[in-house]
Amino acid sequence: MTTLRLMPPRDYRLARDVCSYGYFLLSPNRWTIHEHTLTRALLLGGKPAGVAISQPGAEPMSGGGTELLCRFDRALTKQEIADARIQITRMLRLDEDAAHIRSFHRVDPRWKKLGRGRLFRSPTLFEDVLKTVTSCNVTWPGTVHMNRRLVEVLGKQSPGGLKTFPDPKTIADASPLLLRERCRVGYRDKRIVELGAIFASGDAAITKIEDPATSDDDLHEILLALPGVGPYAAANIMQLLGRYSRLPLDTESVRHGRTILGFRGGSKQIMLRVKRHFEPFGDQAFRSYWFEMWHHYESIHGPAHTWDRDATGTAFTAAKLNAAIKKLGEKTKERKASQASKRAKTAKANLGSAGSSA
DNA sequence: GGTAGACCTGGACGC
DNA sequence: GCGTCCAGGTCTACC
Repeated sequence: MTTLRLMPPRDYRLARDVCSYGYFLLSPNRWTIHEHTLTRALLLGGKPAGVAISQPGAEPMSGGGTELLCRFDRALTKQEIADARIQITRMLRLDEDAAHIRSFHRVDPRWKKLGRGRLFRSPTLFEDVLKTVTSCNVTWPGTVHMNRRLVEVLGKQSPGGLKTFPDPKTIADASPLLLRERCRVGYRDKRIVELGAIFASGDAAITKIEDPATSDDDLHEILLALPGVGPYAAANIMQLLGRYSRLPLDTESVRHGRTILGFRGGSKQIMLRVKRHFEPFGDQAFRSYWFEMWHHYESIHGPAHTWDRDATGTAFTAAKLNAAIKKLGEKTKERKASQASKRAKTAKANLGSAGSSA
């Protein structure tokens, strides 16, 4: 058994920074709400290894950033340790240091006190792309179910019994029928197989996606050319790559625009208004937008680090969210709408002074 | 360039 | 328990 110790940025809080984006609730990820531990399997050099990541002594939302303990369910080679380090760093966004987060807080100071800034993602780009595609045109429980089935049917099992997210080649070699019938991905079957083939082939476009030198516009075009990726998915994959200038606008954006920002009109009009509302946040627009929504979810369901994966699957349906929002009442809505307008103006002013360091 | 309709699945709801 | 309706973003055909 190997134990890897990682020193995260000094403001890092595992519970807060893992439970910051919905993917922490998707298989193979499992957050244990009592132990504050993230458990999953990683594919290291083609071989599965289970890992449990914890941060002993850390408070969920405050206190000093302490060492991360990564306990594997088998012994790792030197090369596998190096690979694990890369994947965990990507997943937890350990590469976004305290100065990086501060540059976001200068643009949107609302999240400074909570320290919000990092968004959980997957250990690989491929998993992020597939998770995004399985979140399109489906309600949240459907996304939860598809990811669970993909892992159960096509994942590789670690010595400790944990299964990995399927790798590109496994997906490329799978039949669309198997994906449809056993993983319940529906009409996405062929697109998912095509994505597997593109990633497995080492296509030049994939290299450009992760290249920081690729401009946001070029990246957006490359992503739109991927099967199953439209404007929403492209913008979402961009934020997962640390490009926060675009908003993945969907029905949640419309709900947020209507209920929190107090916008009126048809869905298209509201999406446009939400986009314009966050434009003053510039290349931090997504984080401002996301943490505003996330904060709202937490006001309904409690702190994200207390959400149970299985219960959340059914709690996050449109009907239940709408009911909960209604319950929260008009009062909050009016107060926040007025605050939101003030904030956008402040952000516009702050962006001028912080933009160069962001 | 813009728009309508098909694509699937699972939750919600009525009976 | 069963049938029906609805939510959800992308893709393709058509104007």
